Formats: sequence, C-alpha cells, structure tokens
Amino acid sequence: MPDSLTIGELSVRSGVAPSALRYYERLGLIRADRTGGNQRRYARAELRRVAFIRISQQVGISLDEIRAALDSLPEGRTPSPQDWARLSASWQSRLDEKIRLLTELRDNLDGCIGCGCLSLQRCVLNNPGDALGGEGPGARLMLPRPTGDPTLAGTPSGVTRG
Amino acid sequence: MPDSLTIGELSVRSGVAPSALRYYERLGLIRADRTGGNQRRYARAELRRVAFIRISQQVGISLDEIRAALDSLPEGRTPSPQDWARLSASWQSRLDEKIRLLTELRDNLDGCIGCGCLSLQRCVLNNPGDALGGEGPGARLMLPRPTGDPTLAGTPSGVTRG
DNA sequence: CCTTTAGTTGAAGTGCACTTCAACTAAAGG
DNA sequence: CCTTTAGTTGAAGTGCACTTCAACTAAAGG
Repeated sequence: MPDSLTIGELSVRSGVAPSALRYYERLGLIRADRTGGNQRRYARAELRRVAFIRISQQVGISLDEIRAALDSLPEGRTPSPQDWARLSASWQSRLDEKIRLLTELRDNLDGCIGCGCLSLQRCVLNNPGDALGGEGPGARLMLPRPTGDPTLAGTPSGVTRG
Repeated sequence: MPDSLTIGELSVRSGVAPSALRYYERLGLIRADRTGGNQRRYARAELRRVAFIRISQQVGISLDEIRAALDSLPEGRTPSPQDWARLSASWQSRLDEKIRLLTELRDNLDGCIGCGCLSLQRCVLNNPGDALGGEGPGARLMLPRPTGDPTLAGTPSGVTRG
C-alpha cells in the first residue's frame, strides 16, 4: 500500500497544479517528505490540507490566513475530524457576513445604481477589499441623497438603515 | 455653478484615489475634459460612472467587463435611470449565482471539510476563479467518499446532489 | 507676486497567487 | 539498458488593480 503520493498524484487527486503545490509548500501550508532522489512524497493527510486550502480560498481567505489556521492544528498527530470542524467553524462567520453583504447588495442593486450612490463612502456596496470579504469597519447602507445634487437626484432610495 | 469636478474633488466624493481615477481613464472607464493648463475636469455624471464601477467590483466583475458594460451606455446623452437599471440588472444573475454558491458552501462547510473533500474536482467548494464568481461548468456538490480512502473516511456526507 | 497646494506624465513598483522557463536528475516501462 | 515520463531548483514572468516616484506645471490663497 503506497501510503504516500507523488506530486503528480497529489495534483491529480486535489485538482491543484504541481507548481501550486510547490508554492504552498514554500509558504508553509503543506509539507512533504523526500525520497533518496530528492523527490517529494506526500502523506495522504496532506490531501485534506489541500482540500482545506482550496475551500478556504473560496471563502475568500488569503493563503497567509490559511497558513495561520493550519498552524493551529495539533502537531505530531493527524488532525481529527473535530480539528477540521473547528477550523471550518472559524470561517463560518466570515462566510455569513459575506453572504449577508452580497444579499444586501443584491436587494439594493437597482436602487443603489439608480441613485448614483453619491454616498459611496458609506454605502454597503463600497465595501473595500476582497469582494465584501473584510472585517473592516462595518459597512453601512447608503444614505438617501446626502447632497442635494440635481444631477444625481434620481430614484429616492428608501433603503437607509442605522 | 461649477458643473465640473477636479480630480481631487471627484476623488473625495467617490472615495476613489486620484491615481485610481487616472487608471480608470486609461482603461476607458471614465473620461475627463481638460483645462487650458491640461488638468482634468470631470462632468458630474462621471461620479455615477465611478459609483457603478465600485459597485460592480463588489459584485466581482473585472474592470474589463465593467468597461464593456459602460460601453453599452448610449453615447451623446447622459444615461437615464433606466440605462443604469439595465446595467444593474445584468449583474443580478451573477450576484444570485454567487450568493447561491456561497450559501451552499456555508451549509456544507463542516461536512465538506470534515470529509476531506477527496472529490475536490467536483465539489462546489472547489469552484475555481474569483471566489465563486465564474460562469464556468456548473459546480456540483461533493460526492460521498468517491474513493474508499480510509484516511479520509470521516463523516459520511449526506449532501450529494444530482 | 510669491508660496502653497493640487495637478500632470511615464515608468517602475506592489501584492497576491500562481505559472513558466531552463537546465537539470530520478524513476518507470518495455 | 535505454528511452520516456515525471520530478528538481531558482529566477523570472503573468495578470489584475492599483500605488509610488521623480520631475515637472497649474491654480488658488494671502
């Protein structure tokens, strides 16, 4: 039973290019043993780490943050399902927030584009960073026509909030 | 009545850095007249274009696609609220899809990370591209333990789908 | 009028997440 | 055993969305 994978095998099984796997290793996200001939051999558990990395990226987490999360896994033993559940739970609120903001955006897209969003600085839609992914200062919905600009006095938006 | 804005004014009102505004102009996203001394003067309607750009970026649209959308606006006249509504509507389905995928991801995050997602290639969570933003080949939910890998035979996931 | 503040340009730099390349070596197959 | 396929490295390149820099000019304020 070959309980280690070559980089090509890991690549095929994970759907991640070998060059990306080497890159993850350089960043300390995954690890590999070496054969006598200096080739990488991955423990099967690395497959799960790669899966976690890709999933986390979908949540909008940077590789640096993912590395930090992976670093919190226990050393010495293969992480248990509980360990993985803990990490996944730590992304949950990020994901919830992201969904909340995108939903708000969807529900106000017409009105916000219609109004020209003069108050871009305070608009939900102007949440800087990675597509609504940040934890920054809370996003707010746009205010109704904050200036009396005739050029932009279109649809009076009724979507204000706190 | 000063019906044009300097780059500094547009920057403050839009919350977008002057360097970014110049960059948008180079890409053909916005335009400016010039003073005798070669300084940019923006028509007030440009503010709405900038707002549209930022909002679209939140939806996950690239500047190139945004430019294409803006190019579809009527030339010669200031776009009407209907024009903007049309553009906003064109993002709606992208946004819906994005929300759908993120919601699926949220609802399956535990299970998927728990199972190790051996079938990453076919997992919703492995939707390549910009954080679930693509229109690629439809994403699928993960299959239950597609290989009989003991290392990863954790929680039997019940979240399969067509 | 002079100083300060705001603007101009093209070129180069930044950060992220990789990929590509050249010049190799190792392992597997017939 | 030889060829093919798969692996190795460090350095450089890619694409996106900008920002920074140097060396200037323009406009505004007192």
